[in-house]
Amino acid sequence: MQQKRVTLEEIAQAAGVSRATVSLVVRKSPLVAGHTRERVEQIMAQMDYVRDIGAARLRNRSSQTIGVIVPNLVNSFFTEFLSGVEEVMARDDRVVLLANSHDDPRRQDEILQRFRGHGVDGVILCPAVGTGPELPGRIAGWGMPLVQALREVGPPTDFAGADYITAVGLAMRHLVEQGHRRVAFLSVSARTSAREERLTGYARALAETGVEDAGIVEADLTWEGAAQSAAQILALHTRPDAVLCFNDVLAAGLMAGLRRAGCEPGRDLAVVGLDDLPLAELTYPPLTSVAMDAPGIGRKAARLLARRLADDAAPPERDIVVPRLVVRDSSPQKV
Amino acid sequence: MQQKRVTLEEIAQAAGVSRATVSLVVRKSPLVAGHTRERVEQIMAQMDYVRDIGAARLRNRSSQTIGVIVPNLVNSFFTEFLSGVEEVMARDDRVVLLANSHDDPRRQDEILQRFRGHGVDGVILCPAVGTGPELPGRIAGWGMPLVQALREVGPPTDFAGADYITAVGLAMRHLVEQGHRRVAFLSVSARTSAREERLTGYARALAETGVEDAGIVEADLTWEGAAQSAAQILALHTRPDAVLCFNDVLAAGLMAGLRRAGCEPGRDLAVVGLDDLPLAELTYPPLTSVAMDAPGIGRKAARLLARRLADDAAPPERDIVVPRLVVRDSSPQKV
DNA sequence: ATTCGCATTTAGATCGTTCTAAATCGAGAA
DNA sequence: TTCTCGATTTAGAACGATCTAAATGCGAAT
Repeated sequence: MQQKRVTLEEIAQAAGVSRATVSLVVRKSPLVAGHTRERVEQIMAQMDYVRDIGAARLRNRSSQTIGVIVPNLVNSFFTEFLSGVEEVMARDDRVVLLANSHDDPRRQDEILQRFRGHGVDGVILCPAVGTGPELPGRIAGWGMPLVQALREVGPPTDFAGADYITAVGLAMRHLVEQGHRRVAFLSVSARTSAREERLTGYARALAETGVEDAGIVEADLTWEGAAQSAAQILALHTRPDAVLCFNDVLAAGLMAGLRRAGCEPGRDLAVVGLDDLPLAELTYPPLTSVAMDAPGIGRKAARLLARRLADDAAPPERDIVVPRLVVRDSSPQKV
Repeated sequence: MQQKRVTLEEIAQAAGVSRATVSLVVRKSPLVAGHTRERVEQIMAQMDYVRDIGAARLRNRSSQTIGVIVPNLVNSFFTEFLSGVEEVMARDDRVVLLANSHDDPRRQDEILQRFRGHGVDGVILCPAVGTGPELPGRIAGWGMPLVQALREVGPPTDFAGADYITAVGLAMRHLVEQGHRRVAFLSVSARTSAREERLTGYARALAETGVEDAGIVEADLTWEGAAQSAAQILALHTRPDAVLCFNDVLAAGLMAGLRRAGCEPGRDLAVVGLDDLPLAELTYPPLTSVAMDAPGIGRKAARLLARRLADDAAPPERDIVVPRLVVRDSSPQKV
């Protein structure tokens, strides 16, 4: 902003009223008389007045700005989540400060300080791997409303996420229906609540269905990591007839790795992903997955934060999307 | 921010100096004496002082905030671009306001007004489809530094993008080397500079290589759109032996559509994408594509804006990444 | 002792808004 | 005519920083 702004004062001058009155018009207060309002609004339009929200915040402590911290912008699950957040915030005329923690708690701290300096009204945080359980408390101590999303640390706060326990259950029951009896789980090494939840779901689903656990293999959360793990999967003591994957990226990588190893995914080994990212339709064979509605989670997180801003005394709330199985070709009926 | 802030005044009080001195310390001015600086810094740390950047901006007109407007958050090209921008901005201690225009010029206008209200230092804009050529001028009129990215409208401004003309040429020469002689182009319906550029590249490459133009087919910029266009491609008057696609998403969709229609991509018809998104490795067959380094473009855009903020009189600059061919299996040697 | 120059510190105005408390205006009641 | 009351409008002090211009302290030069 090099150009100098049109200010309330100038509008007031032009309209022959006081600054305070113009301010009331801007804020759509019912106090101003109809004719005054009209005249002032007209002049504001003419002079291209833009309210300075920063200056406003200085007085009324509301910046109409919220911060979002994600651990990565490559995995499309997070970007879809982000798009849901942005959508709701834009609708409420709020603005989104975006930052990427790269799953590093130190960077995450820096970002939080930066956000604090910018006076955000609140934060939606997907905690970085290794975030200590005291962080939500610290944030609360700053008087900064917080919603956790997708991952969770510390004592209960507002939280929007997905029910991966149910999701894994859906996937497992589907595999059973398709005739599979020995299932492996392709997990990740990074310790997050998201990982724990899926492993819990896996254990529970094994118990409920009586399926044989062929083993748990860990991979880096990348395409190559998963491709490389194909060999380990194939070398498991009890050779699985299906693999359930931490998410679609790993599933897609695994399928590529399997094919490289001479094992045709779908035909020789069923593969199921989680999240149902757009890429699930583009793999070959198209990937059976469990849809988590990432944008929906983003929208929920945004609404939770909006609610919290309206009422800071409300008890913490959890908003969880229900997963939906999407059957494609990577998990055909066993012959 | 419910809690009341620790202010300069309070720090000054505690340190027994004036507000002005503390301000100098905060801004790392060389004017303050070493011992004063130390004492003040220590007290700031103790009292958990956080500088209010909004208040600062009111005086010094620099918010350390920049806006980024992308037309969509689903296509990972844009999110990778975004991640590049965020990375550089975070390094410079700036904060990124993110908004999604959904390729709608009206929303784009609203966003710009919102950004204006928030006093952003500048904007990185990927113009929505249908953006009028006068927009950059209007933005300049507000005194808002602008960098266009990926797409471009109006008279020259700072611009960071990719050289799709060269990219298409690379792809075409590769196809020729692989023995293909009749090539079709799968384009999109939305009119953007990105589209024009690729079509220009296509025409130029045809002329340079003497390849036969099998025709141009338009599709929606979605996976399904491309899949549906497979039929049209196969029905072209001169049946192509290779298809060059607007981007990887279309290429992946096309491959799925071809397979549905009984035509094996790679074997029966070569397919080449543009952008080299991560998904190019996950399709089957893995997709030959031309890497555009989206995060790199984002970083360039961020640096252009930083430069512009430092010197608003500098002449407009263009920063273009050079494309790199990535050969995979979707474009094998013709037998 | 006085003056000068340099390094350091500071008072006070200012940025553009909102808030508080009080002023002003008309019209109907007394 | 004067008073009261609700409806409007307003002056002036915030908010938390930065800027300008001037003040202060101190050792060296005169």
